[in-house]
Amino acid sequence: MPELPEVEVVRTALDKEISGKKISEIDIRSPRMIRRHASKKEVADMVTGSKVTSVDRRGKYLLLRLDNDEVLVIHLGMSGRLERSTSRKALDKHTRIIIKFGAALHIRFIDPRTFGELFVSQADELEGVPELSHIALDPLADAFTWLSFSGLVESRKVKLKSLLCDQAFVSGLGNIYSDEVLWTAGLLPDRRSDTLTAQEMRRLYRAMQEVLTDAVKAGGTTLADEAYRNLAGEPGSFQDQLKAYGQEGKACRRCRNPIVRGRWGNRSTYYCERCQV
DNA sequence: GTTTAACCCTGCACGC
DNA sequence: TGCGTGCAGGGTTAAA
Repeated sequence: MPELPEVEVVRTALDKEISGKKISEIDIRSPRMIRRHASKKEVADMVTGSKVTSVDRRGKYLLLRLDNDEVLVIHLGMSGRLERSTSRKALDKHTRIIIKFGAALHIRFIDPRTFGELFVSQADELEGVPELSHIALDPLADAFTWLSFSGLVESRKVKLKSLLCDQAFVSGLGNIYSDEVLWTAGLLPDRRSDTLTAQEMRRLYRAMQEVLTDAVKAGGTTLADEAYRNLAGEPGSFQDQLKAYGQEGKACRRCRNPIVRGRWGNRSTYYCERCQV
């Protein structure tokens, strides 16, 4: 399930690979992936023949900016990945969309569960797009300061797990990294945000930046049953550094108490009952 | 304002 | 072996 670190790793590689190149064709094999649009032709007309000027990221969304002032937006959903390829390589059966830059460079959007999405928006209308309009500051951005963070935390009265996964509060975290951030900060997932001391809030802020930065450096997380790969098809290695997520029954690396698995809505959440408070 | 559950979808593990 | 069931989860939405 790609979260901020995985999307950032893909963004960096994609920017290097396709910036300055012209889209020769877009092959939409699964119309479900462009559900915001009426037809494949509508998407093709907006992007074909345009040059990519840069690749940005907004939360978990990739933004391919084009020289015709359109932006091609991609969300990888739960099981989606982008793969650098060519016209000669055999297709994965879950290849949903192929963005072609001539025969020698294809970017394939592969997504078994089809929770991913691709749509096109005019650059000046991007802020008003429902998927993007509510997305909060990026925790790795310079503007994400301690002051802005603490003010936001104090204004809410929700469980920390919900807060960290709320894209309108802070963008890019999902189930894996919210568990890792909470373990690192020593705070329980169901601890209420309005009960944190200044010191705990500071720990949470630091943990968020530390975990996400380390995960980007490690190339993201590739779990055994998950599809995440970088643009070259290689897995990340942050799964070797996970302290909480998926570690049920294993000794906590801080206090040796077994990590437990709880429920958060209809999802799992992993934590240490002893050293997270 | 907050919480909970359902929905979208497919592959896989498991039990019978 | 083959079938049915449950689970996994990001984001959105509706209901409580």
